[in-house]
Amino acid sequence: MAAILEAAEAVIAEKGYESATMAEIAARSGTKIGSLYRFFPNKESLANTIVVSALENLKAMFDQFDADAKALSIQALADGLLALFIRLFSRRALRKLSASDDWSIKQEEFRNTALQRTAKTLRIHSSNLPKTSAADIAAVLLSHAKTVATYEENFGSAPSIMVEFRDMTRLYLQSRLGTLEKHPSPF
Amino acid sequence: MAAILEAAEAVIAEKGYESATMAEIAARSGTKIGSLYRFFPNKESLANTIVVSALENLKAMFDQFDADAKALSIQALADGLLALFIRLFSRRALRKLSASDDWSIKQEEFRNTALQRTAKTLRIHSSNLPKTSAADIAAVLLSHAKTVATYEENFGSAPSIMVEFRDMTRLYLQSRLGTLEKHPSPF
Amino acid sequence: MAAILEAAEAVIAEKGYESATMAEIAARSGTKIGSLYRFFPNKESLANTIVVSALENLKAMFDQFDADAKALSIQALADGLLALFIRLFSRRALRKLSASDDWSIKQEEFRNTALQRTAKTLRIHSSNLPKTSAADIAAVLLSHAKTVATYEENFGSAPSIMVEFRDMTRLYLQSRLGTLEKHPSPF
Amino acid sequence: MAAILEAAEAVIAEKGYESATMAEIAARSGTKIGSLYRFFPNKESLANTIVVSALENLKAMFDQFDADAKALSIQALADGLLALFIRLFSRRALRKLSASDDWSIKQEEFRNTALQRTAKTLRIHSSNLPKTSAADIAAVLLSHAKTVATYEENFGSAPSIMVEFRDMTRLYLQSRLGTLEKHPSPF
DNA sequence: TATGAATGAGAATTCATTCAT
DNA sequence: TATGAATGAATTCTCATTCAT
Repeated sequence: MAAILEAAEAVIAEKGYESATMAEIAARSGTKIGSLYRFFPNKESLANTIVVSALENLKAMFDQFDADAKALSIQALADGLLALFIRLFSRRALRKLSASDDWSIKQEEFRNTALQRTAKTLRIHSSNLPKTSAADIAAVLLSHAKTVATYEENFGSAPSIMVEFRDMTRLYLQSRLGTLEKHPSPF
Repeated sequence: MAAILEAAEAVIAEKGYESATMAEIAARSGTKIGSLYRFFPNKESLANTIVVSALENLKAMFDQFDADAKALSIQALADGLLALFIRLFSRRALRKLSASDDWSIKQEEFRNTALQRTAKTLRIHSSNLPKTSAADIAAVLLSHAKTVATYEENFGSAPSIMVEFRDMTRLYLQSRLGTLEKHPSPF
Repeated sequence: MAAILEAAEAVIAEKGYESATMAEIAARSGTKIGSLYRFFPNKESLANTIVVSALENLKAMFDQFDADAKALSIQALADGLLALFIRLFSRRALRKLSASDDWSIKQEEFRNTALQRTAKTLRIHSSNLPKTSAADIAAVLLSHAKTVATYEENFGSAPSIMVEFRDMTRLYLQSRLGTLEKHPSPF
Repeated sequence: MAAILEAAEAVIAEKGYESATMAEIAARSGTKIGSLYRFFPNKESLANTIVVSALENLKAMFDQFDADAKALSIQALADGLLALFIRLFSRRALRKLSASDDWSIKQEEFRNTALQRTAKTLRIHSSNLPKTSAADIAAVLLSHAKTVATYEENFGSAPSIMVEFRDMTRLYLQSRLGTLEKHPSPF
């Protein structure tokens, strides 16, 4: 079953959800098509399982990241978040899936969780960041990071370009978080 | 034939390339399937024609934009380029196509032209920007702008988010172009 | 297309709806499966078309029968109705279909029309038959006639048995219609 | 094993033979599919067992009914036989099976036994009924009763309709048995 | 003896493309 | 030149049955 998921992820990564065929997934995982359907009742459930696994990934990554988020400089925060998302989206199948035409509930959930966790992390770091601002910034960061991850994969990670993306993220976060008073005076 | 292209673009925009059927394109354009194949020998050629038309769009937009680019402030340059790309990518079919799994030569050409024209515009504005830097910045801007255009369409253009994206672009360009001496002293 | 319908009716008659395969219908009609789906978008639509054609059959038969129904003796009425239904249900596919597990709207319509037309014919013959009685008798006759038609086909029409069924129908109708005053006295 | 049969009967009753799956039968009976095949080597054997069990039912019912058949009025005989068959066919799976497209030997046997036992009962009641007549009448009664049982289940037992069916049976039997001399004169 | 994973032959359905008229 | 019927490979999904453990 792990083999099936691996194969599914590989095939979807290569061809995209629509063009990935159950037959190829079965073949590549060493199973026969009948067995594939034993574990996953249909094609969508395969996709969902991948998304759910990525969702767990996401949560684990954020749990770990949040532990130290408070102490980070804004630059380190930007770099860290970007790296986190790049790692998360390095699973190409995940990006293919979220670009697909059929959105499942799981994909919705993934996106919402990613937004919420990012917003939460931002407010862990900058406790006086208004909630609505956090949500907006999170939306921008998520889109941006997905772009970067896609770029890295499609066009090779020319180091100079990755520096550009990293700096762009830093500049943006600096501008959004840099002016907040860290310890608002009680007066 | 214009009707066919219009229909094709509409159907691809709605359903994506893979799910768009020649039958529906024919029906929606008022043509018959036989005639459709008279003009376009296969499905891919339809997609290519759309891309080529977008490519012409792109060139025209840049020609116009470049005319005044020199005089623009960095902010205005950032806003202008972002707006240009958003307009360009507002053709949803184009984004669907460039996210598709089968990349044609035309799509490659579209991307390369977009990169080159952006780089060129940047160097029109900042004549002393090194070519390699221009290429890098162009790559970032192009990816970024596509992201913004996609965001606008998928999640509605919450004005606050669009402001974030705009500012992000401004900040980035400011950082890259702001420190260049506009007219390097001859000494 | 007539060939397809003929083939479909033959295959369904032989194997029943569930066991009839589109492949066999295509093969037996001389078409290829692709063409079959050109005319009938799915299996159910094939079944529906058969039912609709039987429905038209039914209406035409009743139209003709009703023309002379008034003048018939009760016996002749019984014989005539039975013969009508036997002819109608001699299309074995129709019976297989109405015994199937998936009932379509068309089948519902067929049944309702058969009931209504039978009831109407009864009241044409016996004008003072209450509507509710007519409906009940129609329900009985329809079920009974389908049984007879099925019997005839499954077990061969041993003439002696068919006489039994015919007499049974006569006896029943006689009992239900025989005591009605044809021309109720005005007093 | 009783549980399996019960489950099989329930599933076949609901979905019909073709659409009933071994997996669901196993699940609903609390068995595992492997065990199911331990008791019943294939799907058909399940169906056969159901038919055989109904056959035993049938025999038991007739044994009991025959004990008092001699003394019954014709009306009581008609009512009794109809009730017997309705009870027998109230097992919907049995009707589904006998309407199925694949007829097994067991189903043949069931039908033949039903015919023979009905004929025998008729001759118990009316000792001077010729054998061939008894066979014919039995065939009619069996078909008729199955119709009634089916009707009752599919369309609800509107009491008025059931009265019609009962009367129809009475009239028919009366006509067939009523004129026989009960005790043929020895002269 | 009990289990339940594995199998694989079909089933329905879709669609790009061709070509005779 | 225009049409649209014909094609058939490809795709998703099902299920009775087997057999190693």
